[in-house]
Amino acid sequence: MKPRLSDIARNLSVSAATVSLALSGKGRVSNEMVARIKAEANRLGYSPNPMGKALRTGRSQVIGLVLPDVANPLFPRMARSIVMAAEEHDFGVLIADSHDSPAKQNEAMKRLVDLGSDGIVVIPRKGTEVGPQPIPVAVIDALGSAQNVVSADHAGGGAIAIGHLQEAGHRRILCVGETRSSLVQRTRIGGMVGAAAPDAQLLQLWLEDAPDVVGLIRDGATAIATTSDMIALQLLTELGKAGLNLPEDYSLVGFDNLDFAGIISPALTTIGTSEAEIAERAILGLTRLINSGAPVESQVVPMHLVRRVTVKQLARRKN
Amino acid sequence: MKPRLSDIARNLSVSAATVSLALSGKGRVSNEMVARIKAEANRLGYSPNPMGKALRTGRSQVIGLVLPDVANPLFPRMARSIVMAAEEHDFGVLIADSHDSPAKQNEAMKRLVDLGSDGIVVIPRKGTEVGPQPIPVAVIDALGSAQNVVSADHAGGGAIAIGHLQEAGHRRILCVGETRSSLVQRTRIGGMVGAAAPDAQLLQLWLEDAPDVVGLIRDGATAIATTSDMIALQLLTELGKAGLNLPEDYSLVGFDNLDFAGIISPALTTIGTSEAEIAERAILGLTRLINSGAPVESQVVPMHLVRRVTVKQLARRKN
DNA sequence: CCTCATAGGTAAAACGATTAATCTGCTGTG
DNA sequence: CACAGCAGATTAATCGTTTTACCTATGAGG
Repeated sequence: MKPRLSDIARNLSVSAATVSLALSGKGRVSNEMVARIKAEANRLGYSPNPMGKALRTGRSQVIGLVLPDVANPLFPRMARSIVMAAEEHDFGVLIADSHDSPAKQNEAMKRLVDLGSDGIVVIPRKGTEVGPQPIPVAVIDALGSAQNVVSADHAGGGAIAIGHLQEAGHRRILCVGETRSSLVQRTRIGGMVGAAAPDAQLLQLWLEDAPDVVGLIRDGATAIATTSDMIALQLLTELGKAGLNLPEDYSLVGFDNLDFAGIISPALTTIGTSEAEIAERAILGLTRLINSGAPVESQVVPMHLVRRVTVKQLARRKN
Repeated sequence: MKPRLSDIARNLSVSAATVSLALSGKGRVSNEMVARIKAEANRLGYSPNPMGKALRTGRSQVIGLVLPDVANPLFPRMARSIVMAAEEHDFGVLIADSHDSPAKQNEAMKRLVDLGSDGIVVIPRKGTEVGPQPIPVAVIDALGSAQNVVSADHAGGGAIAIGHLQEAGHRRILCVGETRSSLVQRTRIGGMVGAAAPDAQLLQLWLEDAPDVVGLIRDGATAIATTSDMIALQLLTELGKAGLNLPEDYSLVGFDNLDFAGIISPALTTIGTSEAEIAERAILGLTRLINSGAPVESQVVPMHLVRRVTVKQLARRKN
């Protein structure tokens, strides 16, 4: 059905080797021959059989992607960025699902290996460790792991959020995360706290403790920094029901710049990640690992403020 | 590095053929031999080289997935369901990105073919046609296409939304979609309108026309049915700013049951799809296409009401 | 005792590409 | 003229599996 290398060879009465060499530009083939071969390849719509090639070269040109935390709302954008970056480097992307079970994360990786991946990119689930693998692995956002290749600067992002609020004059700020079990969230909150001005009061809150946010705002807190737009949305709607409105009654900053952040009203100020850059570096690191085996040093990519309208400038007060 | 079939054969002083036959249970191999071979395979941690196998059998056990419309918020759940269903059938999933460009949709498919997929699942972008492909294709939600294998019952979902509102006593209902260019959205709205009670007044609205929803509610419309939770969220926050609250001042139903629907306050009543069932049928259809080549007939899977709190029962009025 | 079926196993040919090693004419040079 | 050197092409091995066709005992039946 599909044309093979040998079809081109036969049509042109040359050997298969010549065709292969000509198409890859590797051996010594005359310019004229190369032209004729390329023309014929084109005419037939030839594209190399990936299995034949993979079998011989030992490379499938496919990498695996494991995103065990399906609740992670960055999933689509991250996946997309990884696919695009992989494509730049001529790799396809196989995706695996670990059924939301941390235990099955390594099982998913095994499946990818058995399917023939040349390497794997993982964004591990909260509190999960990635075991050693028979093929190269690049881990994203595993803040402490040796296999880590690139992370977003979550602490820096937290600092940006708090810095922005403080510049607007806020001093009593609620820092709210969802669960302590997420290292990423803890790191974001850590960055927030570390950026506190000397005269500021930051209060750490976790949704899993069901804190009384409404009460705290009524008691004089003027701003909320969250570790996720999802939390921000939840608070925004809850406080709204309690008659507290944005940005008059309090200021709010989210995290991750999710799809709805710019759509809701008022539009949510948030901290954005450069998924494209993270993906690019992860893939770059992974391809290096695949090709040379040399370990790559882990990198941190900065986050940035997405300034919209949920942060209000407070009237300047005298010291 | 990794053990091969021939390693097992050598260790046991049998031929590679015997090992292959024993592991696949195909030829005539004595029970004892089978046991010994399986034991040795286990001991070595053998798993067959996918390229060798694929080259010989002509099947890579990989299918491609194309989700060109990255804006589609169902992306993560759909992808996940497809991967799980594929896994059931022993297939891996390669994903492709068409850079949000309809023109590149077919280019993405070509890439998947060149990577060696045995078949492709596509959820096409609004208003896009899937061209003929050299390998089997199963299209999801291409309402009119011949290659369509399964669709959600968008019209039925629309009918459910309106039915639910009407049961709660609503008669003046706004049906709001985002853009007319989406066939799915048009179909949902169509289903809504078709389900209108004789004494009901349904008004079709498109966000691309920037309609005055606040005004219409003030003028007496009591409910809004949207074609997406995203639209519902946008309206919810906008009307909230205008002092219109849920569910006292109006009722609202979304579509798709996105992640945030249950998190916001008040929790959004919406129409949910059974992604798992759609995925299962798509994969089933595709595997049949791959194995037998026999065309499969297209199926429709129902949607369902996710009852939360944004729809209020109106006081019963006399006729 | 000869024939023959059968169980259990093996040899060898694919699948489609890559690539090291080799072959074949030339041309230019001493 | 002989030969080194080289460009341009080819031969053949190889990657790991599957599978068809064939081989060889062994035991049964006549």
